[in-house]
Amino acid sequence: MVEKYNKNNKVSLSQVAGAAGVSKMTASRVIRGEGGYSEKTRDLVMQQVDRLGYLPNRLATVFAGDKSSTFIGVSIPDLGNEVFAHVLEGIDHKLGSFGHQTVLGLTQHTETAEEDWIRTVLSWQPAGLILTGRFHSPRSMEMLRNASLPVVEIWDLNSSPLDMSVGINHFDAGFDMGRFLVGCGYRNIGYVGTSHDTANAATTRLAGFVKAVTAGGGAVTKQLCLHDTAAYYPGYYGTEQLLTSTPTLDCIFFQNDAMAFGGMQFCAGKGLDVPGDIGIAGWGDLPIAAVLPKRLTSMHVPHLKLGQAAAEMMMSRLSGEPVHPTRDIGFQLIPGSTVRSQGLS
Amino acid sequence: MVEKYNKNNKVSLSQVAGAAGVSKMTASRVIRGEGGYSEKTRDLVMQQVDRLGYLPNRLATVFAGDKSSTFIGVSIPDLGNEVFAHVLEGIDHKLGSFGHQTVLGLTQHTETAEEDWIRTVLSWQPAGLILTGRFHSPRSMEMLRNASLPVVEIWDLNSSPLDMSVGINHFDAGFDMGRFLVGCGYRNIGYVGTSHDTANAATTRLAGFVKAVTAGGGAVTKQLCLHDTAAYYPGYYGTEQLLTSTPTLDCIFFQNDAMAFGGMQFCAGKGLDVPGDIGIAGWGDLPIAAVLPKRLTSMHVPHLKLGQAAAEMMMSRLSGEPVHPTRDIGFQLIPGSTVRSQGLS
DNA sequence: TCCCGTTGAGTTACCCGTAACGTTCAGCTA
DNA sequence: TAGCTGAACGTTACGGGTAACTCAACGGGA
Repeated sequence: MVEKYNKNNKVSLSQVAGAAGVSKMTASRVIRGEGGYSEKTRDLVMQQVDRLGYLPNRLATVFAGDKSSTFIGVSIPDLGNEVFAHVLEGIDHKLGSFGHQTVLGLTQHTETAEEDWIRTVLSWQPAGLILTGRFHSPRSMEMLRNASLPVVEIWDLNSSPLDMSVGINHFDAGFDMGRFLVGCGYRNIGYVGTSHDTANAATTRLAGFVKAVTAGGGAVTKQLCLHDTAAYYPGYYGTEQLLTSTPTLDCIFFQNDAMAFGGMQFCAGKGLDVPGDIGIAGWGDLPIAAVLPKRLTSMHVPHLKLGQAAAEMMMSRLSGEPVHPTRDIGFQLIPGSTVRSQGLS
Repeated sequence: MVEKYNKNNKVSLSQVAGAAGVSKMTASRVIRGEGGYSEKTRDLVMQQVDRLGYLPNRLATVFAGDKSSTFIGVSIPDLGNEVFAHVLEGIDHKLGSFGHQTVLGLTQHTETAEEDWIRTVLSWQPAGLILTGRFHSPRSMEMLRNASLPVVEIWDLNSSPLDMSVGINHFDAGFDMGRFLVGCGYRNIGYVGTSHDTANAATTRLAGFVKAVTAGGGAVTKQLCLHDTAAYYPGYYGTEQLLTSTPTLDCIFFQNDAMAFGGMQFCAGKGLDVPGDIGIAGWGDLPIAAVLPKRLTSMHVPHLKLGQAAAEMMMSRLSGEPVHPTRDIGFQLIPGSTVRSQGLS
């Protein structure tokens, strides 16, 4: 809490009322356009509003009316990952169009940072929270239950959410990719990811992936889990590590497209042909995947739509409409041309 | 404003006080750790805080103490542009470490969206605002003056800011790039950008660029201004448009690295050698620029540091420390290898 | 002319904390 | 043992706005 930069400089309702020669209540009614006043009175009040540059104090409104605010707390792991930037953009636009505001929290993929942020943001009486991921610390869970406000868990679809959830089933998405790569004839596959990404979604994905590969008679020979962000350069040096330790791999699955692109650059630098010498698959279908010389094999997830859906569920809940507590936003495999054609194995 | 999802479910200070058998004021003192109570009392109160899951209501605190909140409004043009995502990340981390919260506003590069957002966010009594860009609508300016709170304008260094400014001089940055490219022997240069990017910074950059090129005896023959986001694909098709209409260009300067990369992909697809047939220069030194097979010629701007500096200036101002109103965060030209070597012209 | 409904506008209480001030009482001094 | 002191705790008022109620004036119908 900080001393006001320039206190007493704010115009209050009673100042407006005083200047207009009416009571606070009348001024309030006029400003809210609630009716119950004459045109003459309205003009008097609005004239003073303009003259004094009155801006309503919404804190007081929330306070007075036992309402909740129009804040929606949104926790995002990090913005270095393009995926979450898009999700956040989708959320903020949709919330904005409903007159709500995003209070951001970057959690660095840690439950403790999320917990601290939840505690703080709850103390500001938000209308609801949108949280990335479905794993939260016990204390976070307790606070959320106590606060009993709408919560949307996004990204990783939670079939038994705290309140609501929207996202995709990462296990299934990983499984589909695994089955696809096995179908392309790959049997000796590597994985490069990070310990971030709200770790659990990527981990779940990997689990589904491994299951499908194994079931198809292949093996995920080597899994690399970097302590870094899921971006280009980690993809580059991760690939280097992977191929140095296990040069026999016939395919690499990356945590996302940015990393996959880094991996492709490493391969290109080493003179490895993709997909001739090694197959490459990414995840997320980021914009970059579409302008590469070869279409990157990836998994499309509608990020912007996911964010919008989360905001929509929140708004529906707040307006009292019935909301289905879970929504699967779906994914779509992009075969691309950075892996061998299916059936040519 | 929305009815509380589950009203009256919040534990208030007086409930805690009641349960602990002390007065509100005593409970308040204990919870703030302000002193003036016995250990016995403290234990009694804290026990009830834990039992009831009390969370202080900061709205009431702000209200009672005539303080401002710990909200900092942050307006960002869009998050599709990686640059601003990084800036935002820098801001939010730094603010968070000072116990402040980011209230996000995505303005879509329009002054009206910014104005609406300012009006709304001011009504929540923020402690300060961080705005991208130095151009604001007249009404925005008026509101900001009336509110008399700390404002940091970022990105485009404003030598006579509303209050404070941190960023770089885009004209100079553009000029340096222009001089560099002319020095490499390029005389017939094209530009691909968008009408976004808080339009004015990119425009200013371009102006400096054109000036340097012209001064060096070259010409910026064709300027393309797309109505799209400054991303890969617009860079790709923008280059296509540019080279179709003006195939004689010897170099292209892009609004940012993402667009430059799209342009390089187009050239690669057309069998144009970079820099043999055409030079390519980007802007921003985004992570991707470092993993390309050829180091992209670019201009490094410390985005994360810029965000952090903005947050730091805000915090200093709020704690009453003297703050220099402007801060040039600097830039650095990355020669790269997507242009001919200097002097070999 | 009287009564009553309608409209416009004022009054009061309250939301949840905190600042400022008031009260109580244990413990010490003279 | 009266008198004083200061720690511990209580009481009151307040901030900006709104809900709910009250009140006054006015106009129309019987």
